[in-house]
Amino acid sequence: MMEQNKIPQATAKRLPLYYRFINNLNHQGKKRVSSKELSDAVKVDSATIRRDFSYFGALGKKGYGYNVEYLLEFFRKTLDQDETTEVALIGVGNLGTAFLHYNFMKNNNIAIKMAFDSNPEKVGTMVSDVPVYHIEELEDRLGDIKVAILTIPGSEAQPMADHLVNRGVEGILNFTPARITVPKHIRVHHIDLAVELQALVYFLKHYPLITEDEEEEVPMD
Amino acid sequence: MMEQNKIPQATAKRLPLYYRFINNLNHQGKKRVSSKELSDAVKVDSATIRRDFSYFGALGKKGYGYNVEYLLEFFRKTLDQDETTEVALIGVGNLGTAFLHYNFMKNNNIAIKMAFDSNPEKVGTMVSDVPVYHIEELEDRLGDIKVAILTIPGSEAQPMADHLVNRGVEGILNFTPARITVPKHIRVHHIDLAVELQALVYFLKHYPLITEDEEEEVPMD
DNA sequence: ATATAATTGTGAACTAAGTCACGACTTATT
DNA sequence: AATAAGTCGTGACTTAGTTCACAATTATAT
Ligand SMILES: NC(=O)c1ccc[n+]([C@@H]2O[C@H](COP(=O)([O-])OP(=O)(O)OC[C@H]3O[C@@H](n4cnc5c(N)ncnc54)[C@H](O)[C@@H]3O)[C@@H](O)[C@H]2O)c1
Ligand SMILES: NC(=O)c1ccc[n+]([C@@H]2O[C@H](COP(=O)([O-])OP(=O)(O)OC[C@H]3O[C@@H](n4cnc5c(N)ncnc54)[C@H](O)[C@@H]3O)[C@@H](O)[C@H]2O)c1
Repeated sequence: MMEQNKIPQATAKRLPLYYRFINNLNHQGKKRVSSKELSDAVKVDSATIRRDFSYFGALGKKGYGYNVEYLLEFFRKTLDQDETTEVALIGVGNLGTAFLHYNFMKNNNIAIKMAFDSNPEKVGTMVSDVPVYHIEELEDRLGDIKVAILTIPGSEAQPMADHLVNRGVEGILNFTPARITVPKHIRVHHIDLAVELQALVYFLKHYPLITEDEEEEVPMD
Repeated sequence: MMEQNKIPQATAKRLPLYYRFINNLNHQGKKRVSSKELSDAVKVDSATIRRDFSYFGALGKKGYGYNVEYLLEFFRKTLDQDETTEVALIGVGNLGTAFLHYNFMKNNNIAIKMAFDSNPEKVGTMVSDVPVYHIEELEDRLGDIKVAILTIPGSEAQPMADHLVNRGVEGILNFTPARITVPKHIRVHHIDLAVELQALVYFLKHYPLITEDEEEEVPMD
């Protein structure tokens, strides 16, 4: 823990993306890849990719590129893909159910281990092999799970966050519109889908049109 | 419609968030608000909020703060909250269905007007009053909708994006893991939920705990 | 009236992220 | 062996975003 303290956050956020694409390349049987090729695939400037990788040392070879297998192995370790991360989901509604149906194991080695809801009709069911418990069982059931996905109504978000933190949760992926307050050592990522949509609309209307003379990038082969 | 071209993207992305909270304040009957109060609510530094607002001119009064009603009215116009933005959703699966059930009108004045799927079992149904058409009807049905939400398998994303662009779509909210290539004048926002989750896990393990002597909050996005 | 407290708007400083461009090295070709 | 082409890693630079800190202004208390 904490060995590489100096990696920029922007870089850290791109690592899972790189990992997935390197994984794809490996499955395609590709042995080497250049920052330029990777750039075309993930739509990140090739210099940025080289810079990102360089924070971890010299992963590539000049004039050659990167060895796919080596890169994959390296990121697998760096992203802790060996041990499965267990996650709990709070709120088995529309969004929560969608997440429960999704297989985060495949590429990410993350497993939603259990879900909680306050609605008695949902409690006791299984959704894609994930058991749904009553929210009052949180204390007893949560175990040492450190990450929670929050898909409950916004009004419930703050008290639930407090509760989760008391129970030992250290990371929360918050899909509610509420901006929750937590102790400093707890990490919260907000994903506000309505804001994302509205921001897209705003950009469309106010940041228009680079004229379309210029050609497009080449998709990955 | 493109008056203020120089607003930083980071600022633009916060506008919908500000708008929602100002709206809340107004509903609570609050008449004035300071950047400090707003800061506590949305978890954005108060100087950043003042800076953001200042790009639009002097919206507040020194020693007083901001008039809630005025601010609300201003952002309502700035974010084009008068005219409803119509959106199409492509792929009525787990995630798509969750979105169809959500009311983006309430705070955002955005309406998912129609949905498309290739699965005959879904075609012809209504999900939360939104009609689901066959994807082959896209040509005929789409009309002048300019924004699409993409919730189809990753393998379909690129061809579908091409198709949408040909049909006049200018903004795509892409939930698939595929990074799509589009002409320069088309705006794509990627929301990659698996990456978000994995990034959260990575941060938890590698960016530990600011100690008590350090006062700053952990960044939240 | 006057003093005190609150609060904006912004120049300046700072921090973070992204890009350029080139030397060093690898591989392929002739 | 020599040459050409490809590619990394990184110092220097550029751009974007955030925060500090304070004069100017407004509101409130005495
Ligand atoms: N669905 C979307 O597309 C969408 C879009 C933007 C934002 N959101 C936000 O995501 C969150 C979830 O949205 P949704 O559409 O899934 O809502 P939903 O109403 O379908 O689901 C909420 C679930 O949480 C459960 N719940 C309520 N209080 C609880 C509590 N105290 N403890 C445990 N469970 C509780 C409910 O029983 C329900 O099953 C909301 O905050 C919503 O604003 C959703
Ligand atoms: N569900 C999640 O939690 C989650 C998490 C991360 C990423 N994603 C991504 O989001 C996307 C959607 O996920 P999902 O879980 O809703 O998948 P899903 O399989 O439930 O839904 C996909 C839908 O798209 C339809 N479809 C397939 N090809 C189509 C085409 N050519 N035209 C129109 N419709 C077509 C299918 O019939 C289906 O209804 C996927 O790319 C997935 O990788 C989902």
